[in-house]
Amino acid sequence: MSSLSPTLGPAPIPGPGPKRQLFEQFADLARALGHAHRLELIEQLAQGERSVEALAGKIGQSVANTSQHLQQMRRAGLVATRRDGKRVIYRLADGPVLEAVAGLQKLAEANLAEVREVVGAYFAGKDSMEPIRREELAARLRTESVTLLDLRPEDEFVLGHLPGALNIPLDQLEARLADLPEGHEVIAYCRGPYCVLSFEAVALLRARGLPVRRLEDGFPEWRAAGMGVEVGQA
Amino acid sequence: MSSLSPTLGPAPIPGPGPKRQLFEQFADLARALGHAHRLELIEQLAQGERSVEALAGKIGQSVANTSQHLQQMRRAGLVATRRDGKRVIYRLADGPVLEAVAGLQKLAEANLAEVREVVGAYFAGKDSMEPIRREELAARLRTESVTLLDLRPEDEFVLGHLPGALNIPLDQLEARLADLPEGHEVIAYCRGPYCVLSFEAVALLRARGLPVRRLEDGFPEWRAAGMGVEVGQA
DNA sequence: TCTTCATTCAATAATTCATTTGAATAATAA
DNA sequence: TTATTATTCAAATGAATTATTGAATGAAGA
Repeated sequence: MSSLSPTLGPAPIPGPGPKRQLFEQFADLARALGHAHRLELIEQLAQGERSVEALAGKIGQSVANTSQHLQQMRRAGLVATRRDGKRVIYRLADGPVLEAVAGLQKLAEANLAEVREVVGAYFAGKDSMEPIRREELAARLRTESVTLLDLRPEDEFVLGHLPGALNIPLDQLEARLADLPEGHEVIAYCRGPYCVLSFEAVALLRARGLPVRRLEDGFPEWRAAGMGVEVGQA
Repeated sequence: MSSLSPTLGPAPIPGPGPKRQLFEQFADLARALGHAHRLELIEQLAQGERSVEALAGKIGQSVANTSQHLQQMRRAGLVATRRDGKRVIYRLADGPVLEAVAGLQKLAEANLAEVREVVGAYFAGKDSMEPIRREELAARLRTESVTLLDLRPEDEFVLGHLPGALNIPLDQLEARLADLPEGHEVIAYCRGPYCVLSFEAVALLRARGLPVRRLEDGFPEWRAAGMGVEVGQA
């Protein structure tokens, strides 16, 4: 027991104290992020707003279960809703939700061997797989011609995508290889830095000998950076 | 139900899939942050390494309970241990633990009215209470003379503090007002951006008419920024 | 060796969480 | 109005989490 006085001194605090209160709030938020389904819902909502049923389909859960998780996140202030006819449309809240999730993900990648393994399993040759950064991509889009490849399902692509991107959902990639213009480097992206679609696409295309790199993060980060978005056009 | 094919198409995924695996890992991390006691332990460990008993005293919990929470965080990779004689000394893990917590806190402040209220309750006059930033403080320390006031308990101060800081634990502040040199602005800091010690100190000193501002964050952030630390000297 | 001390483990009771089921609500269309 | 559809609510289940107690380690000193 080191020094008693500062700890047990004249400040044993009456109620919970503002300090405990703050920590409780922070902890509540962390718990709201503490379920795989909810993180997956956040990833989905980062692509664009969605109805409960659409989200349930996306994460492969029942509508009731999805609704409960969404409500839990709404209580925590992570998402917001509006009504559209008989649907309730959920969207990400205004605050830095994705930044907080990104903080978690960075920490996980730094500290958890398991995460590095899963991510590492998608790397072929460290050097050539170095992802391209947003700014670098933006610069190259102005001067060179590169093929921007969006691997997300069509319905997510329609909600918004990088300007000029070609949409080939991952599960159609092998069949539609011919759609990729030749002679350009391909830049693959999807939902975010840990979205596996682009990892798998890079692996597939590199196995075919095509020059391809991954964008370091995905569509939501691009949009959040205010770098221009194209909507619609299936 | 919007478009079926991309969702239910040829990729229903066999096992949990690497995606679900990653989300589970991220969620585990979030849950590890999802308890007020654990966040408080992280705040403590951000000041410096500590034994289980010392930490238990700091957060006002039993040793057994504290040990369990610490082990949970160790499993999640948030903290690490070393043995020192018959003690086990816990410390923060190397990764960006504090950044992840800061992400949570920013989100809470942006999205949760309750947090803004608690924080706001410590503000007197918005303008004059604007906290001072690390870089600005560093610059002023080089040219002007300001009084750096560290409000943490002595034992935390001893583990490390800003160079030249004066340590007056909050509960002694009223009695030791005379120790503050006159004529200089006072910059108050403590454990981090949401540590209430400096908020309360600012309120108290301003009530006495003293020129005082809060450092925007605390000692751990200063140290993490590599801005120079002084150790020892009670 | 035996004792002491710091920490961890094991067992527990109380609480909270995740999921399913079926009913209730709210908006729309017939 | 009635029927339909999307979402939410309520109740119930099993699983996981938290805190408490007392016993079990494991290192240090007598």
